[in-house]
Amino acid sequence: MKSANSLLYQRIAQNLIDDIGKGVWRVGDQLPSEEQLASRYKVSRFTIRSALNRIQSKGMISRRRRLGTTVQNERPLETMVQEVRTVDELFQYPEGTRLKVLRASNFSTDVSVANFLGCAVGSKWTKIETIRLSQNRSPVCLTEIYVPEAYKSVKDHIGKDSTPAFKLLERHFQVVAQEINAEISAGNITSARSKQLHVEPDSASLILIRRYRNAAGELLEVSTSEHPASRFTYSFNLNYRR
Amino acid sequence: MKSANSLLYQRIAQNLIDDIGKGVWRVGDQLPSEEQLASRYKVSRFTIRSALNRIQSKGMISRRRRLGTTVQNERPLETMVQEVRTVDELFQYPEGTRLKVLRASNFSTDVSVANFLGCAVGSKWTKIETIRLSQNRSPVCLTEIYVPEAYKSVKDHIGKDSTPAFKLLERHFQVVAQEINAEISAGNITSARSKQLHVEPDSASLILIRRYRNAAGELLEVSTSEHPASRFTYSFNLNYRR
DNA sequence: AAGTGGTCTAGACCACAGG
DNA sequence: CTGTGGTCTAGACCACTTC
Repeated sequence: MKSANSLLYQRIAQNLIDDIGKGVWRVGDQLPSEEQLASRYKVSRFTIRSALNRIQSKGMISRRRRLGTTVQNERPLETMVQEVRTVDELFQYPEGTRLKVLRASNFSTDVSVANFLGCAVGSKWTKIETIRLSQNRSPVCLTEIYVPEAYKSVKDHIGKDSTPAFKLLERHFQVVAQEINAEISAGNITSARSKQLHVEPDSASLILIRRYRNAAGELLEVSTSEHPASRFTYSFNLNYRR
Repeated sequence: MKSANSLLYQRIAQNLIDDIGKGVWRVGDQLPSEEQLASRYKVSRFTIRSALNRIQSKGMISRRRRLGTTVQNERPLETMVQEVRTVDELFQYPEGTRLKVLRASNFSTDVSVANFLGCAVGSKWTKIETIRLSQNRSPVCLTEIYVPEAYKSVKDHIGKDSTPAFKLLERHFQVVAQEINAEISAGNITSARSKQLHVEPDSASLILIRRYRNAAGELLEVSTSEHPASRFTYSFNLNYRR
């Protein structure tokens, strides 16, 4: 193996990456077995596996028993990663703010609501209308929480502490949120809502929609939050993995 | 070791995780060396290392030569991850849209601008004003791109194709963007800008600010984009790693 | 049945960071 | 110098999946 200095498995990994880039193996091709690579490079299978781990972590190969190692991409995937270590970081509401339940109601989804929620038409849901208040009792945002009617009773737990509603679902029902989808858009606050938020009617707002799904992809909760433009900015960081 | 069925290193990892949770080892404590753990569990050091890898991937321990293995957290870090596989996913502008340069100007940062950009007061920057147009030439958003004056000439490359400005910086100057910070807020479109965007003055808008930094944390570019509320929604997914 | 990757053993030497 | 984790060897058996 060429130049010394670096580590064996790193050099072998780079060598294989280069080969894939040069088209020695193309996407869909199968790499030689670990045993064959070991004898080809005159190293142990352990070292080959370390090299393949490295290549796999770059998204270039997949490995399956019996099927072998298959090329997935010609070049390392350039992935940007946002890591959110705590739920608070995702929600970004300062400590001390509280959610207060205003109203709860049941309904059957019609076409437009089903489309908005991303669920089947005619399923039974509960809508929980809430307002988030800061420590000095001034309104931060209006939040509507939609849950399947089976989870209706979460409303009695909301506002007791700062636990997000989907965590309450996990605690009180046997469900686990696996994926969250967020949509951010701008809008204008309706007259009725502007009074609750203490702003001018029709003033600009930032709207966050969050959809929570379990591992099977089933909807657990949808929430919409409307913030007066001046009171909220959503911020996040992304890092390149190179 | 308790119940069979699962794999050796997984059971050992779970055992150690439980011990840490029970307070057998506390945050800051040093775990026994790999050698000691191997003899304690009567397995090879390889198996112990597999178990420790697993625990490390959960953010519970750090490992350093000579210093040993140190407990970092009492419980597995519940991390949410957003992966953006391509730059396009981050920008989310449909294909066919183009950036058109309107104007470029140099300036020295005063206090307020330096604060907004997140750079030193008095440094020299270039502001490139652009508009993004859809295929049918209707305006999508107004984008202002700020770069250190040394990179001023990027303006001649913007709009030639759909490459984002920070990628152009990487191509034409010896810099690499490592981290992107994004801020999303709502606002109102000023009268002058509303004409360019073909909307009513003072109507609601979604504003995206992106800051690009190299590995040393130095600012490479800051861009602000203002979108009429009806024309843009920012959407992303987060997944739990359990 | 056969061949692949996944797990595991029992060693060895090296690189790094304290004392 | 010493002890730690990091790398590496040369084997072995197992689990899975396709034939």
